Amino acid sequence: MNLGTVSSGVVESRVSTRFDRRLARILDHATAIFCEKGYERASMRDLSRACGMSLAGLYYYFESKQRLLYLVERESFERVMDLLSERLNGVADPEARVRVFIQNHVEFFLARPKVMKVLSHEDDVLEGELGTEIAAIKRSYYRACADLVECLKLDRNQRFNSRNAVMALFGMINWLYTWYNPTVDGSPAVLAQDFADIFLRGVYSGT
Amino acid sequence: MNLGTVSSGVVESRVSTRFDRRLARILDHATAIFCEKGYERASMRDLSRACGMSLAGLYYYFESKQRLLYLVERESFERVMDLLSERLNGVADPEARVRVFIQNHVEFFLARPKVMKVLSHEDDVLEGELGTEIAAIKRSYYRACADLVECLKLDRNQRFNSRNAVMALFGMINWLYTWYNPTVDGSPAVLAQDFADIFLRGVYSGT
Amino acid sequence: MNLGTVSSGVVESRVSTRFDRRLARILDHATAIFCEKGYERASMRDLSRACGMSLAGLYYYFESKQRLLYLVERESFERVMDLLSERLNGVADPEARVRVFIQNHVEFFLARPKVMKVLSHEDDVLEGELGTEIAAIKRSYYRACADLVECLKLDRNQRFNSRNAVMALFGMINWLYTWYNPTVDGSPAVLAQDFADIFLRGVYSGT
Amino acid sequence: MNLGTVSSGVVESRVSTRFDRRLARILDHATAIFCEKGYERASMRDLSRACGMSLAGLYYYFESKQRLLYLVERESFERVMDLLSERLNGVADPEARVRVFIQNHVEFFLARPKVMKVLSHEDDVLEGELGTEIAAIKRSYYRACADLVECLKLDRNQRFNSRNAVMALFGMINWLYTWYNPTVDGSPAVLAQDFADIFLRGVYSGT
DNA sequence: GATGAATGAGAATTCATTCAT
DNA sequence: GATGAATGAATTCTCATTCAT
Repeated sequence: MNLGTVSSGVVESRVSTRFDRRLARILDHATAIFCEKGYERASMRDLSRACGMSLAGLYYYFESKQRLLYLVERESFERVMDLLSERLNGVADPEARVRVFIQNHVEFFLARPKVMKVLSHEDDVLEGELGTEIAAIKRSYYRACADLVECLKLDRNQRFNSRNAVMALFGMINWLYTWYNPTVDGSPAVLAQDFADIFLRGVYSGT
Repeated sequence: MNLGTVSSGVVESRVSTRFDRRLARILDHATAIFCEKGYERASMRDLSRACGMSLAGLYYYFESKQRLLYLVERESFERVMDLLSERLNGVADPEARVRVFIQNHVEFFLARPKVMKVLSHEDDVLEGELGTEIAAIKRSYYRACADLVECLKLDRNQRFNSRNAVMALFGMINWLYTWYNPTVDGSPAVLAQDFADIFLRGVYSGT
Repeated sequence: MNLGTVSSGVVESRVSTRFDRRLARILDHATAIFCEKGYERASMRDLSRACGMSLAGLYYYFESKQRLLYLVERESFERVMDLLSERLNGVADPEARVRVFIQNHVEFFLARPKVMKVLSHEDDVLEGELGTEIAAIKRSYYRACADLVECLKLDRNQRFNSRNAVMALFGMINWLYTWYNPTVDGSPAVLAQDFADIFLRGVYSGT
Repeated sequence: MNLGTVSSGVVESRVSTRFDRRLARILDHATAIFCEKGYERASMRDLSRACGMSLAGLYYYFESKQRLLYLVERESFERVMDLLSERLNGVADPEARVRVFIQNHVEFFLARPKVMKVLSHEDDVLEGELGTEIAAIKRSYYRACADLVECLKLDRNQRFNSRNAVMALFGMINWLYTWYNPTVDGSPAVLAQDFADIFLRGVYSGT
């Protein structure tokens, strides 16, 4: 599966039924609206207007507003994580692997700025099972990063506080949605490198 | 103004009328509720319950829910900024000055975790004049930090991308609200140092 | 028409087309659902789920939800009434005839507890022509009973208030749906006899 | 407490605040609407129209439509039961006591035909705690009647099936709401006597 | 015969806010 | 200073029904 070629659609798959395609379109609109107004302020009416579909018609495609957010979030997380393991494949050097993580995250989400904001900003809103499931996915994404950092630490014989370091890194990359402007800020690749440099030099203690 | 002696109240001033003191109490409750449920989901009823005051009674102290958030945000920003300039006073070394900024921010907001979340999370919600005003304050806080970093860069003769660096720093410290747990994570002072180390080493390029 | 051989289906007839048979199955499901949730709360979606048929497919068999209830009600009423006249055939004694009515009603509906509830409970809901028609059928069922009681009254030279008596009787037998429990309450036959005894002794005034 | 003088209001008490009085008015309208259209078909809009109050204004007086029905039902049940024990006071003869029960029920509810219908017809609709509570009240009303009948049975040395008898009685009196017409049917007192005669003669077996 | 997709109308409920008192 | 009572507008979601295929 070559995810690299997929640029903007939230949902995509080799065989997509008409239902899937329409749902995907709705999810795209939903992402845009959740991004613009925030999940809570975004109303189903707003979405209905954006989709050019009746309010009731929307509900043919999913059962609730919460489920809508869930679908947006799950889809994206699975996508970055798939892409990450693919890119990590064959990269052995611990430092290089951390760089791959940062690059992957920054490039993926800078290509989908709206999703990025929704994921970063609407962290807590899902309740019940849906919330639990998303929380689990997020945890495993965090774990993946933490493991890479841990390996690096061992490899380089460093003694920095891992949790603080990983959280600092997540801070850098998750805060992106609040300020990145494609017209004034550099290319995603360059930015990723800047972040990687700051992080890596940052955690290495002298000697 | 000696902010160091003020421990918990959001609003305080040398001469505080009874009105001011009651408003301050309301703002504290509002902060707690905005933190817990998010601004949009928090209802005036929730606040009324928390304050033990009637819904209508609340409106004697402020004009609208938006204004409430505005007051909470403005107050806190003014406080960190005042505290910052006070602490910067007499510190000359550019690196030390950046460290002071980080320490001030981390310590101030870790002492007020609820305010920290509200400020970081409810960034966009204010509209109109209120929004413009808060945006201006935030910009000046950003500017203060950016200036410190710029001085450091000149002083050390570095060539990192300033905006990226400053934004990486803000990412670290603003993301704190999502993960910091006083019982498992170190003291604010230690954490601030960790962050400062990561940032400073991070932006210095070798040689 | 020999109704005695028909055990459970709501709708059945000597020559039943495939259409009739499928409609009958739908009516059975509809009866169950109307019984369980009440007509108003029961949704066409519930029915569609129960039938394993699409919502739209259902409408091939009837025009509207109201018509569905109408069919359920009409069918059952016609069945009890047919069965009644059959059983009354050859019974001459006025008291025995009243006993036959009670037995017939109790046994018929205790064999179809769901129908019993729907008929007793969803009395008013049909509007327009459909409502008028069902009302007419109910009236003729009431009339049949009232006539039997009237004959008995004349035969025994009694002077009880007929309407009150008949309504008391209908009360007993229509209220059954709210309490009858096959595992704790006696057989329908015994229950019918109890009711008949209470009613008959009840209306006879001494001497 | 002299409940005999209270004729129609659903809620009343010696000291009734303005809130109570307005709530009572709403409950009266609600009773009328639930009676006319059934609980499920009755909409809060219907009630709002009937009360001449805004939809939102209604909710100042109770928290949900279910609670509204609960209040109507509880109030009435408590009233009949209070009235019953009052009237039973000083009546020793077991048969007389059963007559008092029937008279009390018939007269109370024939004076409040709308409440009667709501209570008889909307039996199952309340869910959760509200439903449990109402079910408990109904059970205790049933128990009261069953106890009276049991005493009578012992006193007269009869052997009829008590449950069937009591249920037959409840059938008679609860079915009333479907047919009683004050202009053609006799006075409540006479009707109650008719019912009592039917029931008492009905359960006594000869000799 | 049957269905996927869609809809207008309406459901209960909540919201921030106001105003006479 | 503070509140009880009220409201218009909006919320999410469900309903019976339809129609092209």
